Amino acid sequence: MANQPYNPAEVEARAIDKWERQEAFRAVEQPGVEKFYCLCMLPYPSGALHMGHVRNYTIGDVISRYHRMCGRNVLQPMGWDAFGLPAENAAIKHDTAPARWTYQNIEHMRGQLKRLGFAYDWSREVTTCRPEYYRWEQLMFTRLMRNGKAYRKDAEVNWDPVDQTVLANEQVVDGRGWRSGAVVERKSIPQWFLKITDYAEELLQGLDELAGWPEAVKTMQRNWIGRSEGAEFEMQVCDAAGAPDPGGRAVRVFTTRPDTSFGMTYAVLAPEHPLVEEITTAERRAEVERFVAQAREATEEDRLAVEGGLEKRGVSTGAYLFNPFTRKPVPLYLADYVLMGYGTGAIMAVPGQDQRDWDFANSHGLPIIRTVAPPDGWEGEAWVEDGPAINSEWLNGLEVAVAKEKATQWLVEQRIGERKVNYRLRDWGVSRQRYWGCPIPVIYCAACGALPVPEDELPVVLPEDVTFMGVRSPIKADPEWRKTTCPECGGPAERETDTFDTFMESSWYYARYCCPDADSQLDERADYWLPIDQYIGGIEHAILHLMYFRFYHKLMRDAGMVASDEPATRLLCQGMVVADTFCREEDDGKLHWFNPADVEVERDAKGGPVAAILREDGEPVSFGGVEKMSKSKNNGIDPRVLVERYGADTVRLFSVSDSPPHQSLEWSESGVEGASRFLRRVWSQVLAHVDGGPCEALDAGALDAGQREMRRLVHDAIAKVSDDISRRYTFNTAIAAIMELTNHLARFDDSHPQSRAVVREAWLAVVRLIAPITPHICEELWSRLGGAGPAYCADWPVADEAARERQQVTLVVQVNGKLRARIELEPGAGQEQALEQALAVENIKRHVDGKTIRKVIHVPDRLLNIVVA
RNA sequence: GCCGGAGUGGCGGAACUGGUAGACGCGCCGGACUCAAAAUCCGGUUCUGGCGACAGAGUGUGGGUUCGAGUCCCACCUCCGGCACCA
Repeated sequence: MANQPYNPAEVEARAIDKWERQEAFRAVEQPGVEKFYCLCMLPYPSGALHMGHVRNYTIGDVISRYHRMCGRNVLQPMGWDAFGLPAENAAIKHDTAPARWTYQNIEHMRGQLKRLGFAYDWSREVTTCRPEYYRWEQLMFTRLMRNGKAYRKDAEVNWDPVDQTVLANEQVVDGRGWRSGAVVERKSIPQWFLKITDYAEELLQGLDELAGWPEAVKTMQRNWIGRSEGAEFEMQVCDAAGAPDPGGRAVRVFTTRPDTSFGMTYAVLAPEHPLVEEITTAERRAEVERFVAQAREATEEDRLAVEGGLEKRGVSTGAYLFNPFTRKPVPLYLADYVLMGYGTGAIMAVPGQDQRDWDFANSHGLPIIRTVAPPDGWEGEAWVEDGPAINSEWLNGLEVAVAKEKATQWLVEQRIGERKVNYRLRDWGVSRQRYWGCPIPVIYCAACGALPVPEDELPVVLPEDVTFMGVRSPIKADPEWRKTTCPECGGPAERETDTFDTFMESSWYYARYCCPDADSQLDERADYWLPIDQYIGGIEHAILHLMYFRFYHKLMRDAGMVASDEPATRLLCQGMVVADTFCREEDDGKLHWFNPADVEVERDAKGGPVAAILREDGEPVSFGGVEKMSKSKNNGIDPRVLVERYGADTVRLFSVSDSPPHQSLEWSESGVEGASRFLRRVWSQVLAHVDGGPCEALDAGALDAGQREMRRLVHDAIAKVSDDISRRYTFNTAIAAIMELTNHLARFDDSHPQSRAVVREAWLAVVRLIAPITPHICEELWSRLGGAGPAYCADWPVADEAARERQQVTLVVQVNGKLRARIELEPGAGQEQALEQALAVENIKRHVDGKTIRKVIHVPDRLLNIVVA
């Protein structure tokens, strides 16, 4: 039987069948039992799994299987982020309907996930394009409309004038529509927004509590929210002599540096500012209008292209503002470096303390007054750091922070302005002019305006059986679908034909898993499982998805649906899967990329790579660097092929063995073979042990030194692997420790009966230690070893501290910090004894003799450093 | 420009709390088995000198703190990621 070869396909089919029969991963709420909710970001059903999915879901599966074995009540669900643009593209390409294509992909990918043995509770599967899912999101939206958290305003979109359709950013290639090739226009249309800015402060503060989130993600979110403290105040419009505007108009500005107000030498409005029209003087009008038109047409890229010390574009309005600090007028300009969407869309300009203002002042011949003294010898331009105030009357001599405070207080006392906090974060635009998304539940009535669809008429169902040509959304093209009656006045009305941003669906799916069949958006089961104990997904979601789902959680909390403030306590962002790229330049000068699976790498005697050749023709190819797996670089590896060739366990093992989860994983065929070799070795070693027949009970007190040492290694490994999986999340080092242990076991002489008992204990431990990573083979080996019950719910092994006690420890002996010898001692030996023993060693004597011992540093059981001179 | 992360053998990576640098895997070298090859098994593998015992050097660069630094501090270089006219 020991010769029975390891056949992954057979072993894995058997294990999967067992789990299904036993409904092994079905999660049931058990009040009083510690729960663990482990969630991986749900996939978009693009057609097939890629290695990134495999890695992501393996990480999640390892964590949840570990916690299950520790006795926790684990929920690990899976679902489909099923709405989205790719379905529309595929529908055109394959002449099918987006729904059909999506459902087919889901079928296929579900099969792939099952084949990989992920421990999901499939009874909780959620598919976001189903009305039974999105109806709740529609209901929530209508409630947000009623309480003012959802509102409508104009916003710009990319408009394809040929196809007469709105394009997503990804559909704009080099400024042209991807299908028509027409130059894309910017067009302002009314769209729906959610007031995420109402939660800016809470979203920011909440980050401090998320100890289990990566710093990188929290930093990105902090920057994205972009909180800045300052003051907002009003300045009267006046003429060059300071005479007030007869219309009494004023401009509000926001500044983070009210302390520098005495250095204001001009002010600027954004080109879109509503006052531009009114205050521009007659002689400046023509030029101002030209500038405004130019700014409106310029793409964002064009506007940004001027950045970085280049001349700032702008024009004078001919009007002036009255600086309340100096009681003098300053000229008012228009410039496109001031954005309408931030602050008040108007700024006071202080060239002495702001580099952009400095640049603008320079190119427009405006005066520069420093109001913070730069250090002696400073030869730069704007000084933005701390220092004493100068040229600032009653602020002179004060440091920046103090001056800021005093200036702000003055504004408040004078009733000119107030303290103000601004955020960079903008409200979330949720309208998409696409077909394949959740219909926005709104009705437009000529008499009554925009109204939420009444709750008893929900859901607004998206028709799935459509002919999709991709030019216009089928629901936009169908007047019948649009036609409805006004819920207020009963008159004729039209439905909204825009759909939600797909981030809407992914903002609350995690909560729906808790109660997928609930007759409301959520029920009381949500609070049993939430918050998510471990969330896992790609870093590319650091800002948008991870911000939106935190926001939506707070919306649900405020609607009384959940009790927690945050959706996930711990977050892990796994690294990308990367691979070598190989290419050749074709005759037309373009690069042709070859799949690493088709390339052979030649090495020198040391193993360093010297050349790469294409297997097919034996001709060389050039190495193009290590890149994220992608179609464009043709360096993707299909997990399907790997699973067929090596089995799911090998693929799972490799995908977490070569680097820690948060780092990128470098694909290597030989690495996969190494993983496979390891599993075959474990297989044959365990079978060989089982073949030796039953063995006697372990008597820990009766072991000889060698047996005790073997047993110590086993229990050390248990402790290390447990810590690596639960605390450190370094599965690579856990696997290394298991491999090390099996290497020791292979060399261990098990001819003595008690030795066999030690070995049996070891294998029972090893099989459980790798079970979260390679569950199928472990299921089989566990049962052959006679383990109790199925492996997936076997007790996680616990290290026996008594077995870990050492009889002897190795003490490193240094002389002047240089390693000179190692000595064996009993644990806990004192410095005197250690020193005596060390000085008896020949090599130590050589380095110490003839010198005076100045100092001895002793770290018990670790190190002895003898300092001589 | 600002903010984050990282630089360690031929390669991926270990070294968690300042205490044996290079665990584990890959690759490579040697051996066993074989008619042979593959597979498998055993041994070796940072560099330099030496038969060896050993000795010297070594974690991006240059300084520093310390009995002792991959780890801490200062300055710099390179790479990756995010944000980028946010007043």
